[in-house]
Amino acid sequence: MKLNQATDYAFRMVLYLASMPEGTKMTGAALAENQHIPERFLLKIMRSLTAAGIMKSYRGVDGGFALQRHPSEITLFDIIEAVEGQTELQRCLHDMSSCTRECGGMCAIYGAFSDIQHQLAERLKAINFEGLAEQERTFHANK
Amino acid sequence: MKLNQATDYAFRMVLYLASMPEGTKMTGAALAENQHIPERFLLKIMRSLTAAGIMKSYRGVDGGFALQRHPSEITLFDIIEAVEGQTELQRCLHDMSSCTRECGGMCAIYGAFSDIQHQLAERLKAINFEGLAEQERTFHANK
DNA sequence: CAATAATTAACCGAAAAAGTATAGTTTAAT
DNA sequence: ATTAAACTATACTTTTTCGGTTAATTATTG
Repeated sequence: MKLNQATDYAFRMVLYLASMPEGTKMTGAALAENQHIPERFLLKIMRSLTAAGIMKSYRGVDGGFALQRHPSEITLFDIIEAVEGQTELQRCLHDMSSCTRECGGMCAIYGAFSDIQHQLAERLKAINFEGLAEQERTFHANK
Repeated sequence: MKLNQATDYAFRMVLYLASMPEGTKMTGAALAENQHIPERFLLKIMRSLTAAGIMKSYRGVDGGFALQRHPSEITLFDIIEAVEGQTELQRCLHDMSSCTRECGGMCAIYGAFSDIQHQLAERLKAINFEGLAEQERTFHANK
């Protein structure tokens, strides 16, 4: 039931840029070093984030990455969806045919997880990176 | 972020016994056939459930498995914990040293997931198998 | 003792996760 | 135009987890 490592890296990447002045652009290498993420792997994750419209990439000399949207418009849910493809806990919520229990969807477990899943998604959508960056600042102020 | 197959099988196994008259005892083979679960794999999952005090096992002739507690005392959370060991979404919630972002726990992401995790756990603990079995019955009544 | 059924521990193949490599493209600056 | 700095695309390798199986063992009933 864990998120992958790539997703956690993506959280950090976005959080860091969200903590910088708006529009800050950084190279993959710099961000990787700063956040202790393997550089090539970071680049790979970046592709998912740019494809999802979360990051913007600049090629060539003086290229790098910047946030494509305002941090307040990027949620935890967005990142998970971009990196993992979907956010479901139970496989049958995502793909009914994955279940071998021939119940035709008349399943109390399915029902329970539909609810839980929905609430979880709402919670994840309620948390955006403007808020997270703000919190991060207060941590650093108290250090 | 998915639960694994074993956990889903465990849900079914417990739900089925919870739907039967209290104290019903069944062999692994019978339960496996009934719920379309590979038999040997079911047996393996059963060990986690018995170790967790959810199932009771009887060896030898006329042996089998039965629920060890009343269905109302078995929750979704219990099953996940028994089969997967822990229910955390973020690895750092379970093992702080798993994070390479040297922030000493002063992390907005960590904070956000602590909350979400806690709420998720509460939701999972709120759903027990007496209720699920009840729901299952109404499905069958309407069929 | 014989038959039955769970237990234990080891094992295995496949798939997914995590990370790396290589060969391009694009771009700014010289 | 060249060059060097950066991302892109694809493909590859390695490690871990998942899903499941085997085989020998132990416990129970009759």
